[in-house]
Amino acid sequence: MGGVRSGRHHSVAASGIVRRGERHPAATAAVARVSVDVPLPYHLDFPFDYRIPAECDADAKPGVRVRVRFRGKLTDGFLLERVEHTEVADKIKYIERVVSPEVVLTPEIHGLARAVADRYVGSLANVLRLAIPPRHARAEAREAEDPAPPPARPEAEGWQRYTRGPAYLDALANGRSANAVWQALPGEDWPARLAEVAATVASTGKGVVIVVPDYRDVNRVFAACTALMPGVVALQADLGPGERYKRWLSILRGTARVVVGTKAATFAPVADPGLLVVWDDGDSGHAEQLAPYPHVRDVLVQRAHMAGASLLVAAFARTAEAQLLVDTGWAPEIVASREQLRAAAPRVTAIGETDAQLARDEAARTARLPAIAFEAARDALKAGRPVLVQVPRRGYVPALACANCRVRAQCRRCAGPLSLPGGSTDGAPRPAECRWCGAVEVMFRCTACGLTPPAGRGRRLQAHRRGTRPRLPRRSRAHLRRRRGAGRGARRPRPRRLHARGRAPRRRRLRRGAAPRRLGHPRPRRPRATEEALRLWMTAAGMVVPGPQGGRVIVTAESSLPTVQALVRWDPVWHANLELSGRTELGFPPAVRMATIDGVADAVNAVLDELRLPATGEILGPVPLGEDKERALVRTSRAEGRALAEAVADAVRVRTARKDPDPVRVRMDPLELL
DNA sequence: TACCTCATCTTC
DNA sequence: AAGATGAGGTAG
Repeated sequence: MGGVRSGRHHSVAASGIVRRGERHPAATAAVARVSVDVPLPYHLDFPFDYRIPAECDADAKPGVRVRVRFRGKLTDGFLLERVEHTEVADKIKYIERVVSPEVVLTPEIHGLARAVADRYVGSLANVLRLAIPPRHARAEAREAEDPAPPPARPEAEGWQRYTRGPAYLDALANGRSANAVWQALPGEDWPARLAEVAATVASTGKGVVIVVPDYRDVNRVFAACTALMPGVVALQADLGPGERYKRWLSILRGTARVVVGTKAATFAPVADPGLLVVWDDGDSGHAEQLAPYPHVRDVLVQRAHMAGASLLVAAFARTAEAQLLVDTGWAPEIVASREQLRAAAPRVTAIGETDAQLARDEAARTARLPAIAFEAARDALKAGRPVLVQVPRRGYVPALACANCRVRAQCRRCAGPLSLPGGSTDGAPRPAECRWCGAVEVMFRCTACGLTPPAGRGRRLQAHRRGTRPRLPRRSRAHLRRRRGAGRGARRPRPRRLHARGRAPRRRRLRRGAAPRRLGHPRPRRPRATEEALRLWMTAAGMVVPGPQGGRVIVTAESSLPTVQALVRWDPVWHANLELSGRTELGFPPAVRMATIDGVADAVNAVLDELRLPATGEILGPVPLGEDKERALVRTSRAEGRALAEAVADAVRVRTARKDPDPVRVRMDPLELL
């Protein structure tokens, strides 16, 4: 037994500086609370106490990286705070060393990371990993440069086209907090506008963070910003570790005051942040792929709130989430007047399946670029104007449904949607494929009704209209079949209606009372499909020169679809309202706060049994997720969102502390619910 | 009695 | 999660 412990002395001898037995604690506040950087089970997400040796006293400031022995192994960690006393005096160990005196975790980012971890039911260590890049010693050794002087307040003529634009800039120039949701006019030079806003705030001596979806946007906004002021830094994911850390340090050390970057920049430690910007918040690039999957917009909302900074949510289109910020009074909107819009909007033509031109044009059905669009493109090229062609994804076909009960057909491996690779729902028998994982399904068996529908004449699988009820009244089903027959073989463009026929499912009233009742199975939906389509269209059409002499936009989609109307009329606000009321009706985020809990049936049910939900809490499901996994949805009102996160966290903690075997995965307000 | 396996417990 | 400890079985 004693022999195992002797391993300690070996490592001390190896470090060769001070014999551990001779260490003594710092004179004051000798207890460090440390967040260790190891993947820990959820119930261990709290700081561990370490003794600070006297020789580390000066360097051991809150926010520095430290090296500690945890579970017998050397690991990295962040020193969160120093205190006098510890509750675990019998087990406490000494900090091995302070990695460097650089304070990399500022109080602001620490608080933000804690809040994000709580909101998304994740561990602090996981969030810190997103917030603070890995250390690069050479970059750290370089001397800090002097901070750039604040620029002069820039001219911002471009903002006069928007009704509250000038007032907004005045507010920022006077250092007032001013949140806003801004819809850029089509053709807007939005990087220049964002640069003007950033320089206005920088002129007051405050810091700015601008988060954009990808590196191309980083480059554009960076160029626009550097044209107006010094002290701008770009942070992309594709920088090497050394360069990345160097730039990040220039922000930390106050050399740079304006940060332009992709989602990693959300946590950039700018000194005294005055303005936080997210461009095109509907772009899926803003959703973090790593646990606990925070979303840039939501993190910036939180950060603005905590830091007293202003938030700007900007895009051509508008998301339901941004609409909610407007509706709740959190952020006033900045939009152009109708006249300004008329002058700026490009000519948009919609050609649907039922449009005469396309219906007659057999080739246009199969080609991905219909003839009329082709002609427009040829004319434009002849006139020396650029052409952008955006086409539906290659091989795009509707998802499939069980021919018996019409529930969406799921991949048995990953629960993704099944579709036919060839592009038609009849014709040569080709096996269905999963659109997510690519698995081939030869013997479809329905997850809902359990039947393998008869092969041969009756198809087992048929085109699925998203949002249709599992069982429709006979008349509706007959109607659907006719419609399917008519549209057979046609390639459907991206915008799809949420409800094919009939009334939208009524929103269930959020329950009041104690024990949550389990409701029926939630049906798979993609509430963001139309929003995503409009966003892509508007972002593309936003590049088109307006006016009669300008460019043309051809959309090969049914002109009666609300999404298409929103594009033709260029009315993102109307569409966002529509989208938000749809989600409100369904009881989906952002109208409510929702958590998904995935795992094997027993595990999911164990967590659900442990859940102590607040008054508005509801449990939906669980539903099968393929591979003997299940998913439950849990929702509460937005007001009780924090309580929901706490309740889920408690339930998961109980489970991991008990060492129950099967893991569960929790996601808060996921982008795609199925 | 030396040496396995499996379950349970702790992590500052 | 993963290493440490302990109970209990078993080959020899």
